[in-house]
Amino acid sequence: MAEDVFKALADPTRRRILDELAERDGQSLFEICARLATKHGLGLSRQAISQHLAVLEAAGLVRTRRQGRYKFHDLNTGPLERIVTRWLRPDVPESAP
Amino acid sequence: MAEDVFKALADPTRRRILDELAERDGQSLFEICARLATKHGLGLSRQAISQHLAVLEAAGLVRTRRQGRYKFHDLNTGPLERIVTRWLRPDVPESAP
DNA sequence: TTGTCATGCAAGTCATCACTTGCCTATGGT
DNA sequence: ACCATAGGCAAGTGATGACTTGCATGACAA
Repeated sequence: MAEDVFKALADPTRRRILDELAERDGQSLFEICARLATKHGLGLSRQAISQHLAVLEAAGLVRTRRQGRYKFHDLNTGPLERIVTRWLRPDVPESAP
Repeated sequence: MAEDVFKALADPTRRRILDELAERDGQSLFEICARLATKHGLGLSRQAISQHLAVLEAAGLVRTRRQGRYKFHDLNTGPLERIVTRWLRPDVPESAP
């Protein structure tokens, strides 16, 4: 649902997480925590990131795959491509001859 | 700022307003109120819509022009085109040969 | 099995946001 | 001048959301 996508993108921390996954796919929860802390100076608890990831997954922006006791997260840009074209002109330039 | 754009898009009512302006540019506050009420069944107060329009204008998604005692609102899709490309591949397909 | 590491669930707190109500300003018609 | 119309400002309320703390679960190693 588009509603979930927009709400997921509303939070700056979640956008940072998407940035991180765009740079390196398949990170675990702790990896994301560490990189957000070191690179962006975000001092958030593990659960905070976990909840953000749950929101992103519910919106379809992040796909997860479990492997043993690890859970890897991958970015999924599918929903992103559809949401904004709603207000851009109905005739998309890509499909034009 | 991208922050303002995402926050502006987070609310369903504001997205409806953008829909309305995308369909017909240059509407006044009361026109938007009326059309939201009749077409979408939204029973919101005038101030509610006014505050939403202020948020949209602060985000650069809506441009306003005063004319007498009327204030007309126009959709501005500029910020929309930039925000999502952040996570789509750095190489934009439009510029590819 | 026992300990440890990676993650999940639940409740509680604090801030932000959407919406309302009431009053005020200003423009235009008569 | 008068009154109605279009819009703005401000404070207050209720709900949603971000974050924390504490405990529980499941997997791997010794």
